[in-house]
Amino acid sequence: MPRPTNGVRTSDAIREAAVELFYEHGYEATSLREVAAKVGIRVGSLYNHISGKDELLSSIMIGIMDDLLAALRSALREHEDDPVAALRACVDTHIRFHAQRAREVFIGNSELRALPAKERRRVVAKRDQYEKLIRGVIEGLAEQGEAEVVDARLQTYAIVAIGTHVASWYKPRGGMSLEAIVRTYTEMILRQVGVSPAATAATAS
Amino acid sequence: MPRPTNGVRTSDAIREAAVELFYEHGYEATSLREVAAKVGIRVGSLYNHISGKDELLSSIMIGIMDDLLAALRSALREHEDDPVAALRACVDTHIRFHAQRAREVFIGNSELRALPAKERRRVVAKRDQYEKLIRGVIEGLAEQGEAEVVDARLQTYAIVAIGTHVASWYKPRGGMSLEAIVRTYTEMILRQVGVSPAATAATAS
DNA sequence: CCGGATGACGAACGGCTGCTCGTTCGCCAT
DNA sequence: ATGGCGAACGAGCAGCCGTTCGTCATCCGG
Repeated sequence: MPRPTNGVRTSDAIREAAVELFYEHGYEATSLREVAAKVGIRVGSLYNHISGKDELLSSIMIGIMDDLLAALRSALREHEDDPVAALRACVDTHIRFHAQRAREVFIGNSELRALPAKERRRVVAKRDQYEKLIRGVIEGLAEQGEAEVVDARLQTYAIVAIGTHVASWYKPRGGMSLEAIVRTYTEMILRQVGVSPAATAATAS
Repeated sequence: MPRPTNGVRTSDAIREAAVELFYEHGYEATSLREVAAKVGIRVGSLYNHISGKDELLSSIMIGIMDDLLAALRSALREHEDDPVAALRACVDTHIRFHAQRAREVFIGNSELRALPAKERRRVVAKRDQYEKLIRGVIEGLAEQGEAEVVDARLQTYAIVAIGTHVASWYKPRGGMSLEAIVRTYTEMILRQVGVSPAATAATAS
């Protein structure tokens, strides 16, 4: 049945099927035949939409990193003059994104090895940019004397690590609401950088 | 050349080669021929020492979880009556272990998917036990009024996540000493649970 | 109403996979 | 001295892998 005229475009369906399967079994353990089966076509037909298995992974990983960067940039733009609010926005955006797009983020974090060197460098560069943004906020907070930061790099890593971890266990219908998770972790991070409770309460909206 | 009489037993060499390769390329992307080549034997000879690829992964993962549990239990045994010192010991042991045995720990965290269901359940059970130990310490701290814990489960997750993350970037010859990393993260975690600086200083040895 | 573009099909490819097995050979206890 | 045993060998198996390609049904602009 050529030209299915389904509601969804085949290339999107392929991408979604790949995300699902890469998340569940890993990139190396997923065959293109499985991807094709999930879409409802044969393996040869995939090549009308993708140029190879590598490129399928690359596009997923680069896409998720671009979205992640865009989300953080957009969130920070609203709090350029308030460092505490900016850090709040960082943690909020970071955890929310990692929970809501857990599967893609998980792939982005775990399949770096499988990427060809050239694409890997691109993804790593984006990740470094992302971390640099968070670190900038933390350093700004320290410079203005609003926080006692022990080590900005390790502090950034802690935030990143918590997001990655959330992506590995959060389920929308799980016992804990996303709002509660975000609220708790935000408070924990603010304590960690030594923001006074007064400042915390003052900037809470 | 049978009976090589090298200093190392062949089974240990196989295990070490497998850890190296699983860490670098992932379990699925590593062939037994690569493992054998690293050991310096042919693929068929592997089967004199292992019963299959599955079992090779299982033994690595179960081994690392047993060691991790043992390390934490041993550390906690020395601080049964001092909750703050116990939490310090948790963070210290956790991060130190994750840095020093980064490759095995990384495999333990990332290759759960590849494990047969039965073995996977065993490993997950051990991980749950481990998290329960940490969580117990945190809850004890809260009960004694020595800390203001927002959420013991998320607090435990944060500690776990930081260790996992350290395992992914720590290099012994890197810019930051293990001692500094452990010291910084310990302080950050103590702040996070709201332990007063006085209590922190008092129990520092 | 027709001709080109689109995209699914299915067979085929070379290569690699985990694994098996009969064979050989040196070490060690007897 | 010799027999058994541990262990390496290497050929080979069936099966799956990513990828290619010629074929053909359908759709759409003219």
